[in-house]
Amino acid sequence: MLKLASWNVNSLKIRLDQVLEWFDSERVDVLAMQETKLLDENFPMNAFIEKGYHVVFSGQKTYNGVAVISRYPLSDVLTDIPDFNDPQRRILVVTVAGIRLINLYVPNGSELTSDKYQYKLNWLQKVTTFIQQQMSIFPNLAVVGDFNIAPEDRDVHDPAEWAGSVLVSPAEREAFMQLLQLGLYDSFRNFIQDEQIFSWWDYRAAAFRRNRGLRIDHILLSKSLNALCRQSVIDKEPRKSERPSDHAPVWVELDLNVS
DNA sequence: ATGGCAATCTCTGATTGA
Repeated sequence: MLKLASWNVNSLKIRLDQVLEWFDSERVDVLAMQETKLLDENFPMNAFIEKGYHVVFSGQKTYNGVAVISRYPLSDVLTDIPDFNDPQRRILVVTVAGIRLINLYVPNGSELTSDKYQYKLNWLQKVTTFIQQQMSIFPNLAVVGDFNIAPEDRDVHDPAEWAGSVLVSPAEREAFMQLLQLGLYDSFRNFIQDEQIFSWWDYRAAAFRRNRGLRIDHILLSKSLNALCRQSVIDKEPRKSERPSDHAPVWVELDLNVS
């Protein structure tokens, strides 16, 4: 079994000890992180290397930043969408354990009238083309990360309250559907899940305690990998800890033998 | 309708997130 996870850590500097503790105690094999918010020169690579883990990262100051840590070697790294000039560090692509892993921190979009929303839609279009190209090369492919899209109303605690906002707009949901139409599967929906399961809760207004959340962190799997998916889980426990990230980690278990 | 909380770099308040 291979346990593959994704977590928006909202500053790896603040969350380093929590990440290490969770990675170890949950016996995660591969963890894709978003919002590390660290320049590469400040990335705490020794904290992972001294434990024997493999690590790659693509960071920037204050905002964004993505990384992957793994018990297995990481190779064939990409840090940009080809033919798309973007200074923001939002994608990290690696090959690990025979899987092409695409780690995304999709832009938030701010609000529907914002330039950032247009940037988000354009970014999604560019990354979709890239993923399509990667899928033609790598049958075992996973697209994971903070998508900043709640795909359906059941992924939103109060759809009426959220109507007209980013994360739930028709254009964003259409972009998400286009990823599925490439032949990717939303692994969470492979299984019967409880209702009102989310991966993000606002820090404000006791949103976590009231379970006022959204499911915006996803693990999408190609058909051959999805056939090996035995579990897809959102782990709320780290969100309960002191000084938590506002996102919960998500993980899948894949019935793969890795040497 | 608004603000609420957290992280960052410091323009010690403004900006961003979702």
